[in-house]
Amino acid sequence: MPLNGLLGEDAGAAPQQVRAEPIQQRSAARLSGLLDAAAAVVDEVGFDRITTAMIAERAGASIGTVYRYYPDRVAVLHALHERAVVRFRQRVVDELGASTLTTWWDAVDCVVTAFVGLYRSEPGFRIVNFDDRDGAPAADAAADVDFFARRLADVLVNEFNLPAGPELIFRLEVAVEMADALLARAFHSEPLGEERFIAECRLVLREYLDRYYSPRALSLLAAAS
Amino acid sequence: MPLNGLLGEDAGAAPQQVRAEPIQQRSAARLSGLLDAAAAVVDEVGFDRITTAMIAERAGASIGTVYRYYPDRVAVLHALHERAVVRFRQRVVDELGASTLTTWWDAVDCVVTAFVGLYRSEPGFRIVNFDDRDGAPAADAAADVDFFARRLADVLVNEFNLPAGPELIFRLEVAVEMADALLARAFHSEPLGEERFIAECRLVLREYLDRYYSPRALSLLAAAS
DNA sequence: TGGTCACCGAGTGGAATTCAATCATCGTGG
DNA sequence: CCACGATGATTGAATTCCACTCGGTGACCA
Repeated sequence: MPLNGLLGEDAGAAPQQVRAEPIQQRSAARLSGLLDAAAAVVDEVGFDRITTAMIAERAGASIGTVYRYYPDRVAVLHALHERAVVRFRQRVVDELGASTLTTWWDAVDCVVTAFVGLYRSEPGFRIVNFDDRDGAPAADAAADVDFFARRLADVLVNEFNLPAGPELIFRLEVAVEMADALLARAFHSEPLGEERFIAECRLVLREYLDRYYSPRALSLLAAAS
Repeated sequence: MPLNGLLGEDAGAAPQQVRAEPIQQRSAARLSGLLDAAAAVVDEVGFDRITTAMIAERAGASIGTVYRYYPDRVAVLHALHERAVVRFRQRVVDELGASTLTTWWDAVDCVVTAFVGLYRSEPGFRIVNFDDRDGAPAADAAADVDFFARRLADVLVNEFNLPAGPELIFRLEVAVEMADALLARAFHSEPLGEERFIAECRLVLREYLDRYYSPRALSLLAAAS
């Protein structure tokens, strides 16, 4: 049941930064086409060199069409980021469903595998590292991490009986920040990712969480209470 | 001797991205004044909303003056980044000198303290997270991390007899990436930094490195060879 | 006083964004 | 089944904003 709780309460709802809901059929294709184009451009020039003209041309649309759907350039990046996050959560759910999970560690491992897989296969996935440092409190990288940590905590509590509570959420936040950093580094220059950083990421996560949630630590905790 | 090796071989040399060496006296003040202004603006609007006009106005100069010293907008950011890195290294050296170091852990702790201290006191210090995602292979965040990891490795090898080698450097790179991420998160919204993330950062670093370099691990390593 | 050094800020060009005109699609009445 | 108006969708020239240039002017020095 909570396995796909990761998808979030608003999964499927249109992102709020789009200007106009598509009414007609073709618009939906336009919208995702624009994002596909943006993703391709992101892979080519990086997400700060991107121009609205590049996106429009790549999508076979005109400048005006971009602005019909998005209020400005960074809104497109936000939307692309959001789509990447949604696809990541979906992939985690798929991965979790496809694996036989015996301990919480298997679940954490799946998360890493999903992330790495998307880095390799999803065009423009590096957009997940996009953080708009302006006043907007929404669409904040920390909020994404926080949300994901809470959902993952639910899964680990319900499936593997980890003790629920703010400590678990906090530790998962820490774990996610570390994994983000190490995997970003792994893919910094190598398109397929430097394996040493990926492996070290898994190791670090396991060691960090094992400190509190290994069978031994848990039984000690149980004995103490 | 290697304690201030952290400063780097080119410490003191003018950054190469400055257009004209200041000849007259007042120019030096202008140059650092421009960077101070840029730092202030970075704190106000973040380093992607910054405009050359803002920098010039804040520094009491004109647009042209900015371009007299820096070839373009990102060069200013690079220079500010560079200054922050240099000050960080200087602070680490100061901190190392002022503390009584009994184990390598004390040195690592000093590094964290220096970083946190600068985040709190140095205007615009968040520029350390600035990464120019374009073709320029120099001025690369990963290169900074790599360079710093090597220097820190030298210190730990010479002062605390840690075993030299690529493993040490790699592990320090990993440690630096993790610390960067956790401290950036600590200061993401709180100007003074969320203490829980700072404390957890120290803990994580210690646990991670202890796995290989605790006295026990080292003696096991020595016995095996 | 002539020769640099510094500085200024209007001007240029390119990219972001707007908007009035045009095209496409849909629902509806004939 | 076919006009045909209403509304959605698209266009791209015009506008605005901002990085960056450059010729002119004052400041320092010898």
